[in-house]
Amino acid sequence: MGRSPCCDKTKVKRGPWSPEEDTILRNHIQNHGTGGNWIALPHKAGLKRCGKSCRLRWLNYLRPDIKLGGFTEEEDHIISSLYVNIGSRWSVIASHLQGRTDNDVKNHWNTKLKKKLLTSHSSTTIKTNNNPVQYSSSVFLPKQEVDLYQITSNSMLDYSMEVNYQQQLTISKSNDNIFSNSMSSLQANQGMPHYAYPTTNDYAPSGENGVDFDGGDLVTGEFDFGQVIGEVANFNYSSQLWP
DNA sequence: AAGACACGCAACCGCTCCGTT
DNA sequence: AAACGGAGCGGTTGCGTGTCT
Repeated sequence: MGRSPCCDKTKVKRGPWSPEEDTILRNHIQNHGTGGNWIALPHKAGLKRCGKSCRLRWLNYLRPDIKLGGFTEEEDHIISSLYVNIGSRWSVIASHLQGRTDNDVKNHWNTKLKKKLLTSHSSTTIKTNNNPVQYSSSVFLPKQEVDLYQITSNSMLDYSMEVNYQQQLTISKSNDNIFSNSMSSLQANQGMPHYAYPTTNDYAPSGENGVDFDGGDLVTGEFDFGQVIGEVANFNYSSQLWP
């Protein structure tokens, strides 16, 4: 049994806010504050809205310090840099941008920045056991994935030309088809030789190094290897954004 | 002109965190 | 220590609008 909902959804209004509702909420908060209780606020203010909805509306649109309008190049730069370093922690990223909200930043990333970066091209050096090879890519790498795959500060990914025994053990636990397909895709996309595989440095068993793999990784077979390697390849570019 | 499609954004959902009892 | 409940967060959805065919 799940937890009880925060309000009775049959008795509250949903959907877009009207100017009248905005005025009521704004006036109430400016006169009385939030009272530290969003759940009780709509009743006190005379709004037929869920407390969560009121909170969202105030924080994202009615707050007096909200910055409206498009994002500047500098803001894009900050968002990109932070995303690389901390991942999709939108509230943290938004806190670095005066007047921007997490929802704003998230939408901007999903609709504009991500595509912008997908269409930009860069390259990085991936170290193999033989000679360094240049691979190009265009995707981003959040910091947790940098940690996850233990990418070093010079953004080089260590490839082995063969899968070692430990890797085979780990891989055998995963969904073989998914892994195989991912590897084939990776090799094709990156122009890598068919015998190129990640070393154990590129992933870690569950719980190792403080990394918790509850899902979506190589071990469970849910891991999109081609994408992550693309991200790794672009990390060098991304890291340049961070002073 | 109109229908299809793409895009951007506001809002909701459901989960986790954390303070209180 | 455990249970509870509100706040906060990130992911996702749905709708309005613009653009293309």
